[in-house]
Amino acid sequence: MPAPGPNLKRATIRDVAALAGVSIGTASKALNGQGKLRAETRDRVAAAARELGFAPNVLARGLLAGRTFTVGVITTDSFGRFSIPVMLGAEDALGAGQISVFMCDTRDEPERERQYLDMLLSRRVDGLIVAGRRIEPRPSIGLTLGVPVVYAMTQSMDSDEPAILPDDAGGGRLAAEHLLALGRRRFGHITGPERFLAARKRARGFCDAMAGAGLPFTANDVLYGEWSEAWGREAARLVMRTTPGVDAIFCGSDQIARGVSDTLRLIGCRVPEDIALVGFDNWSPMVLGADPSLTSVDMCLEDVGRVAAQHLLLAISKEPTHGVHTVPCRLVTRGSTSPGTS
Amino acid sequence: MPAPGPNLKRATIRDVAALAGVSIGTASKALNGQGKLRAETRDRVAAAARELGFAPNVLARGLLAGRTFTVGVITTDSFGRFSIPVMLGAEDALGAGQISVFMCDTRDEPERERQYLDMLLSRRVDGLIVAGRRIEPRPSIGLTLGVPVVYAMTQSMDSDEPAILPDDAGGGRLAAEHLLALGRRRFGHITGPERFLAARKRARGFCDAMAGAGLPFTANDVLYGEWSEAWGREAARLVMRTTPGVDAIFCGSDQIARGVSDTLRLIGCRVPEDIALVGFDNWSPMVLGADPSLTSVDMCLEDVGRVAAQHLLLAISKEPTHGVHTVPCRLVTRGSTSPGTS
DNA sequence: CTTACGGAGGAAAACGTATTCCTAGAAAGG
DNA sequence: CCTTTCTAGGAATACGTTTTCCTCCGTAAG
Repeated sequence: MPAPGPNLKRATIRDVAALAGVSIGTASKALNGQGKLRAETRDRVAAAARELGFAPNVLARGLLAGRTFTVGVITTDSFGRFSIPVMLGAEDALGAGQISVFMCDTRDEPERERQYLDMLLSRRVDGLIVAGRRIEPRPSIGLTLGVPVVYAMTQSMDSDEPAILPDDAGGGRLAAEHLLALGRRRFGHITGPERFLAARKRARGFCDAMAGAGLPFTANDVLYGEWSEAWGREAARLVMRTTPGVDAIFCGSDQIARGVSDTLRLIGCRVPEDIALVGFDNWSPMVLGADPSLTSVDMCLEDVGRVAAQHLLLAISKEPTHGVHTVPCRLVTRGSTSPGTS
Repeated sequence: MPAPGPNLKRATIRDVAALAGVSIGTASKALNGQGKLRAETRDRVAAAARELGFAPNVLARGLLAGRTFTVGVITTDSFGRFSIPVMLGAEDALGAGQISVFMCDTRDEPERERQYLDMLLSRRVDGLIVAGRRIEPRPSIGLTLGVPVVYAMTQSMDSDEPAILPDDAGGGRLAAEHLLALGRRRFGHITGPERFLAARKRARGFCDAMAGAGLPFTANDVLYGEWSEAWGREAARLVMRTTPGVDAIFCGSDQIARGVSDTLRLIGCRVPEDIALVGFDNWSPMVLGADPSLTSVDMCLEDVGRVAAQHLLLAISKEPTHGVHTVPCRLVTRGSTSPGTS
């Protein structure tokens, strides 16, 4: 592994050229496969580069090319549960194109957002991904930045800027179809606060599927509350009281499902024999820690990030997209709906 | 908010100079408060810059300065529970110095690590933070990179490169002291696999404090197992069987504590009245979701990141540090040891 | 009136790379 | 032998800054 000494400056193309006995321009051409050069010369330059451990200075290259091969990801989620997979997916798709990522966490403070935005612009990022922890529309980060922007797990209220969202309604539908396929017929749906768009969408998808199957579960039967285990514990008792014969409960989050699971065990109700349970998020520590482990809807957030990155790459190459695009969810089956599984 | 049109190139200092009717050099001096200039000229340049929404191109500046005001953070943790706070803290400390962060997730694959390392080096980062998900020593990322490196939440086996670690032993001691102060006298300690250095350190701290208080809890009494809720559930039964009169259990992670809590409730044991419970990690969704909520040791990972950043800044300014530095933990008291709290 | 000095700002170099244009030499054709 | 045509590689420019050095002008001192 060729490497510069600890205190030596890194080799530049000038050093390579000197060692190979050619001019700077020739060295550049040799390394990039451009121009007309003898094969022998190309090899000589390549050898010199290898010997010196030369790697081109991306800054200098960017200065010339007018772009930096860099994008910024701004999240309001404190790198939390939702942003992380999105960023991972985005980084994955961008990294393949040799693009690096500046990650910025605004902690949901507008002042920090402005500050990070300035920083990214003065670093001349080629594009921007704005990620959120809720899918609710947010104020646009700026319509005239001179840089393409894609929203992921959130959307802009001010325009038709491109946004990538998980298909929450589809997720609700998936849960419903799975429970129906198991032969369940009497349902409960416990979820987060009604003001959350995601909660409403999941509920709508669930209700639509029910209606499609000719079952009487309607929007009025949805129990809106909090995104917490405590609410899950409380709501489970409520469901057991108000819905005799209930044999399946769909929860708007894994945490709620954990709470429900707790209560059911305490009151001697078996999962999944008596009641099948489906969560949402497929959040490993939650679903695997539960007993039995939780069947859950996965939003495929990495895909959301990957798709957002693809749209951004398109926009960077002057083929911008517009409006909302959704990414399908998938259902992961575990013990809480299928006795066979762990 | 001054901004360039959507398709306009961003303003350069050349534009600013032209608008202000001065030379490029003068404009630069005016904006940076250098040289001898009339106040009126300074103002004129500042006004022009404001009007054009000028922000200096950090790349160009960096090219000249020989540094990029950029550092790389490489993690093996898939941006997981441990790395995230560390990175947040690091970003915090570095952002104040106008330094931006490239975050890279190796997914624990050596090949990816090499690839990211090459990328960061060709981007000429000023320094590198290597973060891990375990504190175990790992192979050095490279001793002759020509760039300062600091390890956070991990350490290098090949040298005395600086490393910042949480004080796991101190955390174990904190837990012990808290339980002793509550008057508890008969203890259990359930933790992860013995091969984990962190598990052994926490246990050692706990045992030392016990010995200091003259209690007979020794290294032999530690129950090593898995970092899972399932192990917590299992081990709790074991402790109840083998340690009659036990009135306090210290767990090596919050997940284990959740499992213990579950079992205790099922067998009709009250927390904290009969048994006080202390977890480790202070991981919000776990400690707050539990019933009662969990007292837990917080490793202050953001501080670990912050301190790592400070050491890196020192190294960048040619005052490198060496060896392992620890950051103290803190205990957060909640319902599982104190009936008053929720 | 001449010289020295100080203030204000301009000119130019430098950072590392890619690219465009140009030149020198060789080969080929007349 | 002279001219044309390639070919291989060199020279120069540009990218956007910062900084060093230099020049010009006005004023004060001798």
